[in-house]
Amino acid sequence: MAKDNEIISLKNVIEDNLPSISIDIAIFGFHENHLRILLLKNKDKESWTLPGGFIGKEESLEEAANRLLFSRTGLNNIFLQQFHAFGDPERTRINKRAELLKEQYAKDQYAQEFIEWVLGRFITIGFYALVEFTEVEPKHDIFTIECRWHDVQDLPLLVSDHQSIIETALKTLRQQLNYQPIGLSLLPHEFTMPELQRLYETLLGKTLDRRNFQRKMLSYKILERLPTKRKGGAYKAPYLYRFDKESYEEALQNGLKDLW
Amino acid sequence: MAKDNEIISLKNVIEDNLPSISIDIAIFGFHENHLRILLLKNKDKESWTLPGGFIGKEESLEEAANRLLFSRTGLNNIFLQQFHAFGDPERTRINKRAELLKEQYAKDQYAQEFIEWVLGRFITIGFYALVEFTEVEPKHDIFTIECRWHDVQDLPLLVSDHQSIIETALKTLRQQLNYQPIGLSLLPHEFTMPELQRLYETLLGKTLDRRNFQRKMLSYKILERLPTKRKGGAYKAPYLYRFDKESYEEALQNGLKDLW
DNA sequence: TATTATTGTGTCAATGTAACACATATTTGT
DNA sequence: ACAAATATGTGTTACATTGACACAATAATA
Repeated sequence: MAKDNEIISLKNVIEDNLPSISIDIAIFGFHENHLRILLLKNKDKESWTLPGGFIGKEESLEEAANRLLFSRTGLNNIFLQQFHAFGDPERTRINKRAELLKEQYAKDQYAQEFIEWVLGRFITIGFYALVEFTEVEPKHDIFTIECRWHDVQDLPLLVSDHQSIIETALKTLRQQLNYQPIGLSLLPHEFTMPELQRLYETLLGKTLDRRNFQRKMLSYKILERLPTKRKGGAYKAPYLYRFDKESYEEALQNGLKDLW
Repeated sequence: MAKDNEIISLKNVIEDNLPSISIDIAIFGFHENHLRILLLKNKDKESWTLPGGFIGKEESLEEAANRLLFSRTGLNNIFLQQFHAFGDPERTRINKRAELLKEQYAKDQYAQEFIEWVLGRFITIGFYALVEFTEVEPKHDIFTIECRWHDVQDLPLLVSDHQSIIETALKTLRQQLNYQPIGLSLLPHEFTMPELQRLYETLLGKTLDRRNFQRKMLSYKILERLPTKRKGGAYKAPYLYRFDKESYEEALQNGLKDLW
């Protein structure tokens, strides 16, 4: 690995970014009826980290978040929203973050300045993003060795307070189900009614009546039924639908009343 | 005024607080059927500022926000919640904030260091607080000359991006009406049904049917009707109610379904 | 070709909502 | 002191929405 280049990068990190503030992003995808989140594997090969980074000195929060989202997924123009600022003074001192970093750069004396900088107190702005699972090409960053999806029901060991950030993100996601285009962002362009229902059931953590669900979804007039059906699945072929993006966003202005 | 002490304070501000991050608080009260917000008058005697400040190096965001809220209102244990981080690089460079500060401290050469520090880029975490109007004793800080209530419908000239912070706070307040104890926090301990209705009408910006409003509010079982009535008002004396705090918070767990 | 699992559509009772009427209490005006 | 005025307390009704369920249609499966 190009260690020299990395150290140059580390020096730039300090010079180019705001101190004391970072961004972490909970990137959610939906696949095989499971809600997944994109995580980075640390160099200790044990613990994992949320995608994140720092804010350029002339960059807005949203610009920084979009840049970081792109560099992990290769995607642009994605649903991305900040949901909470995490500012406990102890937050970066827990779950062996310091030990991890020191070990990681033990051999590089030139990295000491960076270590000191990054081990100081940071307040992080939590964002959450909703992506179409199949479109993501996970890419890790220079601090990590792997980037892959994890079932939110079965999270690995996470550094710092990232576990708690994910929990807050999930809570926000559920709360905003009726106020943000969550179905539109997480599902592929075309999908079946049962697939949409599974998404809602997964997010809400409960089963819904198939017929009442369909009646309500259709009543919002945000779905367009296509003439095609999805064959090759299990038994009777379901119709395909897609969101009418305009009607969807319009309907969300007032919120979809009471989708369970 | 004790200018010497002030400069010592200014030096401490830099030493004691995190750089690049601040807190601003939209403190709302409800009085005479109007939603009000507490603002500070700048030394230019023209522009106004949101209550706010910086975060101590070992202080959490919530601790800092509570400390700042207390120092403007004299109140503790108040509903206080962060709602958004404002991070546009230009946000503190607009509405003559720099000119204002430089003018303000033009005569104090010792304040130059502080000016430089505070004119750098800041990301601010926006909080909103809900207080019982009559309990507040507004107190200004060392940067300002007055602290008083303003009708949110009739805001004065605000520095920086504070106008936009207030607008976002109001939007959040309306969205959270069914999910946070907003009535409980803004109204006095005992109140009448019409008073509660006015609060909702003001926040929602529309009139509600008196009889349907009462039926719905009572259906939540979060109100306790007192045997006393409020005499001396206009015509027939209305009953007094108070919130059953326990039931209220419990009901908010799932949200009050659809209060208009 | 019959079976089976899944989807499409419909029904009905129970519940919740919007719109409205009338009686009652207290202040107001004379 | 008394009638008028005005706001509050309570109730009714038509209508819309919801939850629970039944049955027919379709395509894979055996």
